Amino acid sequence: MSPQRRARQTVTVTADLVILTIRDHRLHVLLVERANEPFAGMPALPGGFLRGRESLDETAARELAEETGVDSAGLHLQQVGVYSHPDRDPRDPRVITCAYLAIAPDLPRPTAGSDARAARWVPVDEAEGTRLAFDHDDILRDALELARDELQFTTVATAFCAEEFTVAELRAVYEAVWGVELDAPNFHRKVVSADGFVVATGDKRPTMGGRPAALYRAGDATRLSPPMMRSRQSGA
Amino acid sequence: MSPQRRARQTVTVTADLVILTIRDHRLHVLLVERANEPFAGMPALPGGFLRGRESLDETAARELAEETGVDSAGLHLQQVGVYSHPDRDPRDPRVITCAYLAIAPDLPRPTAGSDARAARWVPVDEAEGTRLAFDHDDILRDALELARDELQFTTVATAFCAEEFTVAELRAVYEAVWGVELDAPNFHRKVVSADGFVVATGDKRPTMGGRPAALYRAGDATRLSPPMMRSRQSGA
DNA sequence: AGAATAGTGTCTGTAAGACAGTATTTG
DNA sequence: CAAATACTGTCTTACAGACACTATTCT
Repeated sequence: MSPQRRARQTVTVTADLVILTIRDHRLHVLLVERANEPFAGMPALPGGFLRGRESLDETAARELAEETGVDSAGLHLQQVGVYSHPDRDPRDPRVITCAYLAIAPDLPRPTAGSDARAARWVPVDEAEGTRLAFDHDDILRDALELARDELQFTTVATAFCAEEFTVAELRAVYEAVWGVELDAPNFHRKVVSADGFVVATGDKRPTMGGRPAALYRAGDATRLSPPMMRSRQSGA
Repeated sequence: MSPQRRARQTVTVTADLVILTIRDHRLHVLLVERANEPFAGMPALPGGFLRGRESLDETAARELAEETGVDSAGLHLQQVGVYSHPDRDPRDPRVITCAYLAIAPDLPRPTAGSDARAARWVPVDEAEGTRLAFDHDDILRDALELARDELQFTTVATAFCAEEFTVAELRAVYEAVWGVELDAPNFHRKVVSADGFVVATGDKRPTMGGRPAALYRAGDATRLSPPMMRSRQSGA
């Protein structure tokens, strides 16, 4: 089947994106409908081929900007892993992919995308039950596991929020991603006392019939220590 | 320079290995001397090209077995990330690599390797000060950071040990990888009480003029909860 | 005033870290 | 017995989690 068993394979490479956001208090992932073969018409993760002199990180950033309509500079983007099973894509030469996890605040335009492909936000629990093109089910599962872990140990949760946010909004991120309810008083204390997690702007935002909430910006820290919510640690 | 700016790149792919072990109470990494251009004569991480119908995980496992002379089934192997900067390798077509972290117990034969290349164990603090071929400095740094993190939150430390080991040996792993001294009594209590981390075999191993140590085997758990050593969490 | 939301105080249990002390071996 | 190593007990402090309570707004 393949040219020579011991030959160096030449392959093409894609970057596929698991773009997560929170809409209406639920975690959503951006899915597109494939326009071309293979898997035409099937839901899939957005992504595209490595071009010219790009690095894969640049490919991912470009695709992210195209899909979300937002300059990727602000958005969180990180590798999930490489998927290289020989049968994952029927095309020849072989296609391997590097999956990226992207975290976006609730974006102004719902889907957008310069592409003609229909892109839509899908609640993750619904997406997890859907058959996706290629091995995108695996990728989605791994990316979600990564995201849930990272929330514990890093400050990425702020990437789901707008530039300025309230503690309640940050708490809603954790609740949506983990699918749990957190104790508001304890969460508040923990977030504001964690060094470098959030920085108060001094402003306040009025709430619907309640005391106005203080506004915060993301702090310098990337690692959260101690981690958030000890009880949730045994996962997977 | 490159064919067409918007064309799909075809590339070749390698798997490079950061193989760590502990020798003489110090963390070591396996380095080879490059036989061919580019970077001939320079120290580098072991690795090789994706062949035939392999997945990259299989490429990495094959290379690991070749380099260590050990069937990779027993050894811990995990992706670190993809390195795809267009100038990381001068060859054409472009070469991108997927880096793997491998953790091995102190192996019977020091270096071995069916390859003709000179392979040797280098203490990591020495290797970190050495200029390596390609972007292998970056890869080594990232892999070490990953390894140090994983020790906190997972049970991989047992992968550094032989099949049966004492608590003191496991503690030596943490001390070598983290470069710290740990309190022996507290470490002991924590390890044996962490669910699924280690399982007592019932046997004992005599020590040099001391009470014999109980022997353990690695347990089922992969995640460590709560994590090891709260104080060490702020890293990077 | 009452509802709603933000934020603080306080108590309890659990676990981390320090370190004293006990157990079991060799010489 | 002394030295060496393994392991256990206990004390202190810190923090997670529960939840009562105060603060500030809107209607």
